[in-house]
Amino acid sequence: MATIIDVARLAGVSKTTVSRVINNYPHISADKKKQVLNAMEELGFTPNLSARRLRGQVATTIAVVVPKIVNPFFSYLVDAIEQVGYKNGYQTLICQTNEDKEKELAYLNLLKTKQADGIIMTSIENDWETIKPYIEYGPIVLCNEYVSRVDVPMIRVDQYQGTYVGVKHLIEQGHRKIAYCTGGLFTEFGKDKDRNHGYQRALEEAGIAVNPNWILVDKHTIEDGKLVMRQLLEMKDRPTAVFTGSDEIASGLMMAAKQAGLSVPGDLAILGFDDQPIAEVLEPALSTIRQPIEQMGRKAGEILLAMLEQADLEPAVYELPVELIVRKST
Amino acid sequence: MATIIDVARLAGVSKTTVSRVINNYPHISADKKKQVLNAMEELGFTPNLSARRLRGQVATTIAVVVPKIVNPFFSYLVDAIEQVGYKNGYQTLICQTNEDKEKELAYLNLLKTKQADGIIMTSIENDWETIKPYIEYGPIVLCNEYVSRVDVPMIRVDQYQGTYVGVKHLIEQGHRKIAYCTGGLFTEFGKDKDRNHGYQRALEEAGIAVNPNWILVDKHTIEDGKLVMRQLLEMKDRPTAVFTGSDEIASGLMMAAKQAGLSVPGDLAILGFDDQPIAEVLEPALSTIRQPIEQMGRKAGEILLAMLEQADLEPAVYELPVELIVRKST
DNA sequence: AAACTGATTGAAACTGGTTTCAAAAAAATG
DNA sequence: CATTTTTTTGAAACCAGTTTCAATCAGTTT
Repeated sequence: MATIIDVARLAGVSKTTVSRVINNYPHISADKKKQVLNAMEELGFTPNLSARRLRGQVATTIAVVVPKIVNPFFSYLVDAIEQVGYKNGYQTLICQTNEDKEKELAYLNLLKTKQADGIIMTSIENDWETIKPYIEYGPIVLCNEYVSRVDVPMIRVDQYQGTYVGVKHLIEQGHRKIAYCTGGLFTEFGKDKDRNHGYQRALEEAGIAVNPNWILVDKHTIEDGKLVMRQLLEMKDRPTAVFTGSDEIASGLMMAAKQAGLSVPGDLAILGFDDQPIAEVLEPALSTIRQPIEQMGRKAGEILLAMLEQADLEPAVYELPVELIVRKST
Repeated sequence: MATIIDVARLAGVSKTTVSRVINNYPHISADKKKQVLNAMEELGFTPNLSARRLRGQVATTIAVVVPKIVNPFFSYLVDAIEQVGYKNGYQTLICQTNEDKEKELAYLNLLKTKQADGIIMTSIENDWETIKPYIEYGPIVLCNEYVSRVDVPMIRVDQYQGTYVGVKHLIEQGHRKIAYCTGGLFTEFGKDKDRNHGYQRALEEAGIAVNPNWILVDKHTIEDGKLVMRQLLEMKDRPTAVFTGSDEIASGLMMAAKQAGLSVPGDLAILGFDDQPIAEVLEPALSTIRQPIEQMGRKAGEILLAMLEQADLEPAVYELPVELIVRKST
């Protein structure tokens, strides 16, 4: 690999001058600039980013922490973030935690060692108290997942509202026995708490008591959805509608329901969350709560880049709207 | 951030000794080792990877080039690769080309500047002649996509066989009018050529002439599938079966077919490719050619890592089996 | 013509690690 | 006990850039 010294030698200047050309500093004679450019071209020179980082403390890399990239919700999020990054000359490092606390911390260390300038977290495994100290090493933006304290910018949808609207819709369809089946365990705050809150509130307003048997948490995949359906089938007192935390769970639920001879929405109404491509493909098409995934990713990327330009940006909460999409499954 | 010098000072040794402890070199007194370890702990020291890279020429990073991460085929591939990488202490850099030649080259430059030790390419946008020179800078492994010359290891499935078996299956179901609808444009070699070849061969063996109207290329998404269906509907002479290059295209096709009142497989048989989760969810469940995505990713990761350990590994072709999964759509 | 200004340039220091080299100390050998 | 070998250690060089600082140079201003 050609180094800056090779270029300097070939161009007959010092490496300082070459560095100035690379970084587009003013006050360089057009003459020398051209020589340097030619030399760079001739040698196929690409500056070594490790060296730049070491001195300059700039990584031009952002890291995106996701639980699982195979989950379309997160792959769309990563997609949007990556686009913003690339447009601004940043590389995107994809960090998959697989819901492992250790792994999450390992990825946070990228900040410490300046391998990433900033991190966008789309999920949180550790306590916020564990993660918070890392903001000292570089900007962190939360996107999708959030916490109660505003130590960092958060891009989120109103999960409470989403769930509330969804459950209310089910109630309006005449359902009184509504199961609730979502991802995270109940936490003290954040996404899952708000969802839970929305569910409870909608029931409460309609004067419906919560049946704890119908609350199923820690469900994520299509497979989980199938399992949940089996659980529901075994109940003496079965719900007539299910609010799910993702279109995947809803898909599994629907498959298993149909297999068991139940009609959707006749015997069981199913409501998804996210509005992924799969929602439209299902038969019957899935009613769902649409999250503006792309917008969220883009916003998160933009905020992070803004923070990198301007370190003192005040952290704020950016709330994007959710929307109930009624199709055929409710 | 604490540096190695801070640690050395606190432990009362030279930074050389600290470095030796970090890298687990022999010949260090248990005594000093302990002091260093304590100091590292106390300062929360994490070595700066840029510095290590700069000197050591090791990035402990692998890059994965994909056309689009939102395509589940690629996200599963990335997932498998990332797992192998993480287990071996490597970070995974996700590089999305969006089918842009420039972007692909930008990502190949990661090798040149030692930001990545090696690259796994799951798609190829530029000519192989353009890409090939980069192997000088670090190992490249092709996974999924391939080229005719064996300059680098290739992990692939027998695309010819997959398509051949699939089309033959359709013929065995009594179809004589079989459309072919897949991703890449016809290239001189590689995946798409072999698929095309398998299609032609299967028809030929059954004494069926190819109808060029029924050959549709450059289709990738669900949306593309819907569009194709519209095209098919407008034809006077319509195919009775479609072989598709991905489960997404097949999904779009199926949706539009049902919307148009066609029964699947009665009026139109549809065969997918990949066997993604969506295949099982569709109604009727999609018959498809299963690719061992996870295996492919894992193998690609392992080969790349092996090449990093042992630079002189002879490039070879690793062919994994495809399998016809017959469900309800054919 | 002397003094001042700003543009242009390069030498040297610096980033935070690893590696080389040599020396000192300890252990093993004859 | 002298000699050899092996451990243990640190100083200094090195990786490839960026940044600081000072010097040179040309053009103005007095």
